[in-house]
Amino acid sequence: MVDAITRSGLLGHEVLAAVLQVRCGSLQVLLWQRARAPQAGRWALPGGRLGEHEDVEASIRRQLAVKVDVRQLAHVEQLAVFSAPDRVPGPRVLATAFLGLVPSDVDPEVPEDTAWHAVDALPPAAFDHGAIVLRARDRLRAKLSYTNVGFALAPPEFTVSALRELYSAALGYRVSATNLQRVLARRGLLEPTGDTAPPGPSGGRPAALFRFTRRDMLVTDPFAVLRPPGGRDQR
Amino acid sequence: MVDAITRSGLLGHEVLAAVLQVRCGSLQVLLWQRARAPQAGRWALPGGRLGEHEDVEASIRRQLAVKVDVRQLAHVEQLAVFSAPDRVPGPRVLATAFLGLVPSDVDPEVPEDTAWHAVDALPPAAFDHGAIVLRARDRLRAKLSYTNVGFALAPPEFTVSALRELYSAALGYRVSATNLQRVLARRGLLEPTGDTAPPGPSGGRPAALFRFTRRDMLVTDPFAVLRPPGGRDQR
DNA sequence: GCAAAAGTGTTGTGCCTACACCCATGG
DNA sequence: CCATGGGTGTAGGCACAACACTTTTGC
Repeated sequence: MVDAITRSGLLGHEVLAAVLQVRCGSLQVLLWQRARAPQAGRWALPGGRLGEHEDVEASIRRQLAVKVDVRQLAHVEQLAVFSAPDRVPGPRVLATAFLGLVPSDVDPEVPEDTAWHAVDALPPAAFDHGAIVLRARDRLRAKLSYTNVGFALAPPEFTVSALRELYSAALGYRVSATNLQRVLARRGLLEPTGDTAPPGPSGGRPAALFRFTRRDMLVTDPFAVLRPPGGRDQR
Repeated sequence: MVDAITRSGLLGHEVLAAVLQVRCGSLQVLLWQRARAPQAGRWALPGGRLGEHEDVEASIRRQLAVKVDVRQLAHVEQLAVFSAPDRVPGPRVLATAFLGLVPSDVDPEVPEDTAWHAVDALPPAAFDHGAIVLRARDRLRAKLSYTNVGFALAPPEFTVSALRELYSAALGYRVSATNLQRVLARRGLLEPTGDTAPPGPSGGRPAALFRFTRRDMLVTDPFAVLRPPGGRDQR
């Protein structure tokens, strides 16, 4: 029977997501610990089988909502299909991997076996899930530069220093608040709310609050080079 | 029986490729015309069912070699999974879509029903294949700017003007030979072979021949902005 | 007044485009 | 020697990083 199915060319298909969030000053990913073989004890990405009447993105959104209570995904995007014939033991299963981003102000109520882990200090990962997390991290880092994905890491309103912390954690290096503000302002991505945040206990000037002008993904720096000639408003 | 399979969670999976090449001064894609229903007469991407013991990239390479004689792919990369439940009539089939690039000096012997079409004047496309072609085109255009993918469109040796034609066709706008050469040279992607190409019948200075220093994909302009501080050799 | 934090002004640099100019060949 | 196409020199602009400086608060 298994052979009949294999020969029929039909395959299992699962969807998996590397859900990233900046928590406690570091970029973290949501993983659950496998209780049973295979790979008991190892940490895996949330996800599951693709349902009959949904496409892959709908599926991963549904499963994240149901299984780990993640409903506040500010951004979801496909990473790649992982298809090595032996990527999981037993009957073959392909996986469509996603990057999911959660704003830093929400804290989903995750199940017992589920926890956040810093992407730069991953615990032993199940199957090919470690590679998926790294792909997700690299994709996020790249897109922080040439798109407005930052909105998906940030709360609705924030100070520039708070945003700086988010970018620094995600990129893995110190970002200057001054220049961050200027880059985003130059691109028209930031707008002041008019309010200010109260200063800390040690004083200091109150910080202005900002929000992103758009909360959908947008490529803001389309071509690094080889721009079209006479590049007036063509970008 | 069909229902039993459906409920089992098993799915058909195919691989499809938008094979792009610059031909006659325009960016073209390889398509075959469907003879039979569904969608008879419409043009489809080459590809087919994923085999048992191969991953998706091996599969698309194999199928392109066997079915349309494309063996000279200088670059292959995944685009995305297309998974709308009704993307094809009948039992559900997911598709992993690829971008494939063929250097302009090769001309595969394609079958009778297969032909090259300008990506900017596509004939009626089958299923969701039109969208896949556009994704492939956009991906190529983006990567021409910040990677060295140009090598995959170019023959082993070429003049700067020939390369300019290729970039212009792929990008859809006139690229300056002067600046193209400088950008690629600055990045260390181009090296002179030492030879020159004979001038045309109307004379002119003989053009120096160049080759790409590497023929594997390489990101040459990693972050457009938000560079790490003290950006000496960190890129 | 002083420390702390936010925000602005300014300078310098490197990458890129555009364009002028020089070079090598065929007729 | 002139037309044709290839290659180089140079000037200007823009985006960015870095850092000095000003502003606004708490104590």
